[in-house]
Amino acid sequence: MHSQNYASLMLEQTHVSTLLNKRMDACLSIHGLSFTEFVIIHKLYSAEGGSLSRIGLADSVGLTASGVTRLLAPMTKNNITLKIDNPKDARQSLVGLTSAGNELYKNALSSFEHCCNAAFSLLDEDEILQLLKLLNKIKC
Amino acid sequence: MHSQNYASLMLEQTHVSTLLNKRMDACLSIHGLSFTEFVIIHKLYSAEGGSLSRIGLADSVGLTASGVTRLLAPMTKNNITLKIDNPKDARQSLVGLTSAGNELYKNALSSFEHCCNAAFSLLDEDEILQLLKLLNKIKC
DNA sequence: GATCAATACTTGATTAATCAACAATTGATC
DNA sequence: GATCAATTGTTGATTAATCAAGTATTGATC
Repeated sequence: MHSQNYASLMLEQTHVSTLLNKRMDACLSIHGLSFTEFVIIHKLYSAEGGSLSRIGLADSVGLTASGVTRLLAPMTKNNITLKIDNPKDARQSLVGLTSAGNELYKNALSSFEHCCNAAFSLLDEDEILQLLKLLNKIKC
Repeated sequence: MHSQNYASLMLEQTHVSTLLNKRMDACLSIHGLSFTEFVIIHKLYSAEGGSLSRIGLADSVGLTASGVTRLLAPMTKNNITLKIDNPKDARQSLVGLTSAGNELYKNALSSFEHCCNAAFSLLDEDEILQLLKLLNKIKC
């Protein structure tokens, strides 16, 4: 009976998400980062101990292991991320930020926050919290 | 001061969106459609007069003209969409659904609605409306 | 201690989308 | 009516991601 609403919600959601993604890509491009790359370094920066396994990273970002491998290759070459072998398990290697990566993150974060502020400027603080709560509820 | 909230909202939003997209793709795959293709035929079905220009379609879906060309090529070959020359403007051609496309849409819509219901099942009707309102506000 | 399933990746092939450059057509201006 | 900018596409080259298959390593079982 309310299928209509659920469906339009989904369509609306994708539309908004597409727009937001483009805005974020545009805003982060001055740092030479795509939005996905920013999310990667954000997760690394915020991680307990400053590093994550590639699988852990993939899960937390919503990519496949393969996607992570491909994204990290150029970032590691550019000295933003680094690979740390795990002595207890030779299969696994941890990924962390270099100090250049840390710097980059802090600069990019500032742009990112400005961009988010602009993107959500029409929502007041109450609405932001509402939206956060609703999004979290969907994930469960 | 509230930058933090805006930024986490953005990150949360992407995460949810990624998850939802995958669910939709999975649910529509039994009809041989990707979520994007479904959105295309949805827009065509809902369009005034049952047809749209390629540019109009691109805008409404959030793709580029090029993306639309590439998506429609196989769909037209598979007799789902069709191309209607515009006698008043030879640059433009309109895109519409074939009757097979109409059938496909109706079937796929049913799956789509089920999938949306499931995806948003943890939200009550009030929350759905709230969320719709908030998303619309972001787009402005 | 050998075997075997499971885990953590990496790599080749493919797909979906982009952008930049192009072609065709239109409509406004001189 | 010629010219020229703007509009509507299409196409070749590239990018970001996927999946399926392969490799290396681990840990459990016999």
